[in-house]
Amino acid sequence: MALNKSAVVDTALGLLHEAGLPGMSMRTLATRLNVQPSALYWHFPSKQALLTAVAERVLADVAPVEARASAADELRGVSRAMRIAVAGVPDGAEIVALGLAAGAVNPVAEAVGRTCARHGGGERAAGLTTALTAYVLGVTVEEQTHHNLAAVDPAMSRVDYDSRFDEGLEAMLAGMAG
Amino acid sequence: MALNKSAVVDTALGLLHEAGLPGMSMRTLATRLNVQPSALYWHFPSKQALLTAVAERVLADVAPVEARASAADELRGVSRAMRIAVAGVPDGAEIVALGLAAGAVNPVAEAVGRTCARHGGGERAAGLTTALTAYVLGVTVEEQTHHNLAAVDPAMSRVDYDSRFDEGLEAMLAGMAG
DNA sequence: ACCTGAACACCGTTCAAGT
DNA sequence: ACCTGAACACCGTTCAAGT
Repeated sequence: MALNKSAVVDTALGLLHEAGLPGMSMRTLATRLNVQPSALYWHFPSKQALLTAVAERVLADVAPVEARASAADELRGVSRAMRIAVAGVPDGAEIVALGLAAGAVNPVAEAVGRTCARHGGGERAAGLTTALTAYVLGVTVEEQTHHNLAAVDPAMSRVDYDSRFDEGLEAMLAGMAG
Repeated sequence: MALNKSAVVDTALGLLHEAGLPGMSMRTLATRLNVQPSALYWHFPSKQALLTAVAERVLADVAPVEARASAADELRGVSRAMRIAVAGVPDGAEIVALGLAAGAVNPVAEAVGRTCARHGGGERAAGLTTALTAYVLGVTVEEQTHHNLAAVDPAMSRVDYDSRFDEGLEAMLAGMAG
């Protein structure tokens, strides 16, 4: 049966979970799909386009956030939902950063928009979206880079990025939702 | 005369300004230094170690922030100083993110520490440092990725990251310094 | 101590040609 | 429409050998 974009993205995600971005070359991907590397270029114009499609799949997994009593609670919810989706796939932060730069729709933007509509302050939605998105990706890029380095050099000090993430998030939310 | 680390880092920065990270291969670097690629491995164990040294040089250029009347003013100052240093070199955000993950000292941490000492709230220094650092790198990684994509595909929409950065920063600072 | 020369094991991408 | 085969132009890294 013929290949299609969605099957390629599926296999790419599988490869990412097994070996991260360095293990996901066009060649390993083609091998896994029982196809020549050049076949992939009929479905995607470049590896970067393929990665953007992967990013969109990851972003589609960001859980929607239910309405809550305070704006801060909702903003904390979106941020954590995005972090969970992005941190769940190896090198996911780098891939999603690429996808957003390429123009993928940011689910945080819509969620923040709804929160501002519910709790007022709609004129701050853009700034809040930028702040939360960049924060989540910034922390998670560093975490996954650190993870990759530690895999090669076991002497590296470990860092608890989950609590670091929460600590930084609370510092941000302290006044944001006012 | 013999090569040394600092000359290699100088040349690497020059190459970055000319062609970004994709243009800075160990081979182009060696050619520019009139040396064989393998010669670089006497001075640095890997390209990643070299990039960490580049990151440290970039971070050393973060301008120190003078004392100001409010904590918010000082935090805005450090954030902007870091952004200027990092955005000043092509792909600088990605390189600095790698450097920090590898354990480079973060100048934001010291500056935030001094701000907290002056204006009180020392127990929040860690969260503030995480938030501001991840934010600056998150926005700037996206900006530089976007810039690289737009260079290849001129049809891409342009984004004003300077004002986006300021907008997000104000959203963060709104309550942080309270 | 510092570097060369040559190789190893890879990459992304293109493109004529096949079916 | 969808894919193969073969090539092009690169990578980072290693290591014996030179000086």
